[in-house]
Amino acid sequence: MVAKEKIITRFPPSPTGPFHVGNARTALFNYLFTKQNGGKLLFRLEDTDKERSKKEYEDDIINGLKWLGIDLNFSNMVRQSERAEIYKKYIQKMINEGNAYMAEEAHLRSSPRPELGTKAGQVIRFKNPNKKIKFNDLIRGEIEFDTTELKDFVIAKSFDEPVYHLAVVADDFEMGVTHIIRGEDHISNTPRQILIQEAIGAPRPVYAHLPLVLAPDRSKLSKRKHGEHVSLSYYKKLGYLPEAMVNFLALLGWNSGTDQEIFSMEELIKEFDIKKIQKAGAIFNIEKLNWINSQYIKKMDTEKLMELCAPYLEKEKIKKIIGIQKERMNKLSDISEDIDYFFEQPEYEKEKLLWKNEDNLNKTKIHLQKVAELIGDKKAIRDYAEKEGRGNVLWPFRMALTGEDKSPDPFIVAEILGKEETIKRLKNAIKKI
RNA sequence: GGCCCUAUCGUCUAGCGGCUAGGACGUAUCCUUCUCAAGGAUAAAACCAGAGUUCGAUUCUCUGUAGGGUCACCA
Repeated sequence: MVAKEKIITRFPPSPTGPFHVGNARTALFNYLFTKQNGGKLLFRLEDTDKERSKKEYEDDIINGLKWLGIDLNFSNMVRQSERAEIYKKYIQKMINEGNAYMAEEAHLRSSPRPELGTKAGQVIRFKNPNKKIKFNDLIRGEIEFDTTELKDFVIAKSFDEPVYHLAVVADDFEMGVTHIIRGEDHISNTPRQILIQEAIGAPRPVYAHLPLVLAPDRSKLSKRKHGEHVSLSYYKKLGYLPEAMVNFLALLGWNSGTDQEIFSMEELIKEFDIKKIQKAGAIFNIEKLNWINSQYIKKMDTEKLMELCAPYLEKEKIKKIIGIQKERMNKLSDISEDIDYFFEQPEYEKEKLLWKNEDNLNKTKIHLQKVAELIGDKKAIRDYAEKEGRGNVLWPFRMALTGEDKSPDPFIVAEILGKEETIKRLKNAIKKI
């Protein structure tokens, strides 16, 4: 597909929350579409909501985009909060031409604000021509709205405080945006924005509304309902690879029409077809993500994988083990001697569980059962051992955990293994008997 | 509730009037294997409903139903 005129798209997130996976997909689709058409993708921060916009979210979005390999030329990013003059110009123009007017609404004002051009309690409303707006959506075809129900909606809180619709339209116009690819939740905003476009004399861009990314219950993935599962960074933290995430996201609502499931970014840029995008919402299916990710892991160079896995290795556990083993080491390589039981179930004969002069496994069994019950209460176990004979209790306890004649004491080993694993091993020993 | 969007296996989807309705994830079984995972094979699993149009509808039209989105001085 070769465009006669240069295609200009944009990705305008609002830094009012962590980078959302649905938003990441929107960015990806914009990127793929723009790249394959040799166009330009603009990055704009919609931070007109001063209360909710945060620097940390801004960073989260930018880092997420970079992580995915979506390069948006961040040094050229635009902030709406720094463009008040531009919006003011349009507000003025619309008022002058009778397309907007100032209205009194003091009763709706939640908190007093400084004078900003309008008098306190005043707001700027769009003069709705109350007509039908029909637009063509690249994905859905023709959509028609009657704008009457929109009433005279607010376009600015004051001359210096535009509201979303005005800012978006003004920016897209100023920046020469030709294609708007965004989430389906914006469909109902479109007629309002077209009305503003017509009022300021801006050309209408091509629209493409993407189906939503849904939660397993088919509702829109939202921070409120679904917590961290909406955040791209959550998946990054869990160790999903960016290539796999891109691959997965691309397949949510789009497919090549072939049996191919694994796509690199380059392949996606080549194969992507905005017309083949699905109309219905798609559930974010973690099982499929897992599978795709596993495919990338299997293909990855082991050396590289080792590097990536390092942060997930149990540093704390290893540290504890070293702390204990250093008392027994002569040289560094000794660290690897006889510590397998820290990582896996030990193997040993059940007779090993018998303490020196003891010859009754049934008694040992009772001791182990008691210890299993008391796990977590070190003092209680000690008291019990004191009563029954230390060796009678502690030796099988330790053997159950390590399978070794020599090792650190069972309490230390139990602590490193964790309660769950400790109990599991005790039960194993009991079963052996 | 108004307006708008949507509707093929549990999930992601192919299909663009005539197909045994295909693939992938997941699930089950079998093979391989010391175990697990991987891999291989097989299986179960879908056209929301009802009217039209048509020789013929999953496919086109309408209605219903269901789900979703949106109804801010948030974006």
